[in-house]
Amino acid sequence: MGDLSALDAEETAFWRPLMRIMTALPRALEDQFLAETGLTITDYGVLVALSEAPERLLRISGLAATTGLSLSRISRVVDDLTRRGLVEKRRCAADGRASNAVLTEAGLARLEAAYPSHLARVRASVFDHLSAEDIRTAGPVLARLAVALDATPPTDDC
Amino acid sequence: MGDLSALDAEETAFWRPLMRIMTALPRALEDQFLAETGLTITDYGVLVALSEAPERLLRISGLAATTGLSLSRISRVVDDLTRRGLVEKRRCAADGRASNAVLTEAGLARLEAAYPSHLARVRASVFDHLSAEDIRTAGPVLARLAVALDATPPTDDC
DNA sequence: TTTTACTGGTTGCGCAAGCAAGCTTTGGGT
DNA sequence: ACCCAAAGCTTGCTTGCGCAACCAGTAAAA
Repeated sequence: MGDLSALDAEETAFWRPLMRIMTALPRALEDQFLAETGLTITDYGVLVALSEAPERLLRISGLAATTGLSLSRISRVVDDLTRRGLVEKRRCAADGRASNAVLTEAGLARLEAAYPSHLARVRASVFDHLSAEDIRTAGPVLARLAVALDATPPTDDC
Repeated sequence: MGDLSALDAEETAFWRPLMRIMTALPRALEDQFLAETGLTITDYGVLVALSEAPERLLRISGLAATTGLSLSRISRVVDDLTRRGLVEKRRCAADGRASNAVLTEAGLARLEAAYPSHLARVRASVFDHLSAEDIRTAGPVLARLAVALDATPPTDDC
């Protein structure tokens, strides 16, 4: 399970800001963006994931994996986006259990329309406060952490 | 409002992992910790904040500020912790509107009991995957970002 | 072929969190 | 002395989210 000694000064100086970012960033991003575009950050993430997929099509479970959300959440978000005409849900021909979500033209248009607003929020919240050097040095560290978190779920306990 | 050009490769390589961390880390931390200690990460944060305050006492609004949570959330969390005997709420003598939350002995004991579990989760989720070098280089960047996020709330729009 | 186990998704439910509107106490004006 | 604005919470309501239980289709065993 690793080392159980207390966090040292540098670890603390990494951990506390990270915690703070985790609570503060979502709020900083969400509100204005929703007001400006009618899309949740989550909605946006789903649309992005679809837009980048071949055929703009992805399995529901694939969406869950690429966005990092739970299956149940994705299921509901996709339902909602379907109701709003931004994605379409097609039962998979090859496997009757599975569904694919497809980005509609309206969805793509909406995504493109939202992009500037998203960009503005991200720059205002994050990149306007960091130097190129910051981004270059911290990026890989964040990437390692993200990969580890994705890989961890299979119980690491007992 | 800053630069509105699209994110470049390095910015993207910073941003996507960060998003991922924000969604995945809370879950990685929360569940086991709650099961092991009966405390939410939020509860824990409140207890920590109190334990570090002089007299182990903090205004409700001070707690909101130091934890980064909304006033309404803190209000309810403190109520809950009070009901559980881990903190005590005292109306402030000097100002009848204000309340102070004080960490009780039981609360301190609970906090100390929870510490090893918290430590284990944090190490397993985060530090076990990073080198000392990672932590040293990325820490300050995260700190800058956290500070900026705290400072931003006063409308940055229009 | 029928039963059994598994996989992919959906739904019921509960919890965390925030916003907005409320209440109470303060601290000025007048 | 009185009113009025603001400070400091609190409470009602809505929303995002995940888990656990569930249903439907598939694949494997008997």
